[in-house]
Amino acid sequence: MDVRITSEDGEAVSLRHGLLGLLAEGPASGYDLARRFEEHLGPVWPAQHPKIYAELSRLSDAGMIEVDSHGPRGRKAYRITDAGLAEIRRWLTEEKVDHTLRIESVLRSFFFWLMETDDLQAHLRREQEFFAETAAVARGYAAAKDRGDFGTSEQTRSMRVAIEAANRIYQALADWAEWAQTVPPAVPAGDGED
Amino acid sequence: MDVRITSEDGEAVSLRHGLLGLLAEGPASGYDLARRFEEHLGPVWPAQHPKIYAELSRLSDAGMIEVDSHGPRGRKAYRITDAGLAEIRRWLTEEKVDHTLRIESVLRSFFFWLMETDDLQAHLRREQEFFAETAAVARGYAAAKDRGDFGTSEQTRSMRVAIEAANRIYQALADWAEWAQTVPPAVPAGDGED
DNA sequence: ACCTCACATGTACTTAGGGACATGTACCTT
DNA sequence: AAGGTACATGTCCCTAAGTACATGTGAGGT
Repeated sequence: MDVRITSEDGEAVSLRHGLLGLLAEGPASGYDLARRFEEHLGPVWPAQHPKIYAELSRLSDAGMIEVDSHGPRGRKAYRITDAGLAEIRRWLTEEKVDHTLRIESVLRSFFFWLMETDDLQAHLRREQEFFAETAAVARGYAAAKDRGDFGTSEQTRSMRVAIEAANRIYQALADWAEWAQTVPPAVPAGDGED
Repeated sequence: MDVRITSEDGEAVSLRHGLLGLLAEGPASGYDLARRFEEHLGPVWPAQHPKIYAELSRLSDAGMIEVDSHGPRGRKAYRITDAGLAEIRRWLTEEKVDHTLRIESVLRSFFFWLMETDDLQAHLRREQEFFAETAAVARGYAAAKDRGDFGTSEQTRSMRVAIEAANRIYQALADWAEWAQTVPPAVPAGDGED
């Protein structure tokens, strides 16, 4: 009897493990999890509520989680089981990391040569602004954590590490967008800088 | 008659535009495009050949591309049409950027508190090594470009910008993984650093 | 009493993504 | 002449993701 819930062979499927990980902190409903995904994991791992409810059913069927309590408006809180805890730990330590990135901003940059100079500069300014703002939000979270606003539990220490990643990535992208604005658009003659 | 090929409303679907962008540089076959995705766009936008061939059919049906030539082993090279060029330009300037990231390494970091200290340190060392190596590869490409190995066309200038993004992102992730190793695992008593 | 909003869960449908499978050809080496 | 490798294109099928739609409840304000 194989209780592993990775599709067929040993591949990733991280939403599933994201849910397990969040439930490892304590019981929560689909609604709670959808909000936590949106608020905290959203920037690095998007998930919509239909997918979350569907995954919760699957995890429940697989015995990884079970209903912990029924609340007010049909609310169903799930609790992680020992099997679920073992699975998230197995995933974290044994399953190899999928390093695939998927960054539309960078994909677009391959095709900047197709854009008018003015449009491109405007685009890069908007990008820089967006990334800088997002980095600032991350720094705000980091500062709040360092002030102790979220307590000092192990979970929030991990959260601090994740926030640091968001901060560094968005800052890197903001700096990149700024730098890109200084790259001259094209060399008119054989004579340019460099 | 609506020639726009975004699914229903005005949303992203970037593989399609990635193909259009590559074809804007000149005719290429599905096989060529699959390799270029793998080699160049792979790190920021993965695509497998079945998806590419399927998209080429759709783009062809939509009049965005057309068969340019037939080659040796059933090879079919496609050429971008004026409509296709207009579409990629429209996408670049009018369509708003999807800033969704999807970084499993960072998702995992939310759950580091579930890992044994030794496993976590080993994991972070591997992550640091991977990101540092990938950043080094990007730097190598950047240096080759700056030496003029790829010529000085507008396309390669855009490529240089994209490479710079890869370099900065991977370096940020490498630095992050290194930094994370210095974060003390847990506070045993109420007395720690911070 | 009514209204509105946040809470709460789900179904249905469509597209995107990715692995496995299938097929065949030109070229190059031995 | 045979065999291997890179070239080249595709189908099939299942899973993941994402949008729209549908439904209902409890709490708080007016």
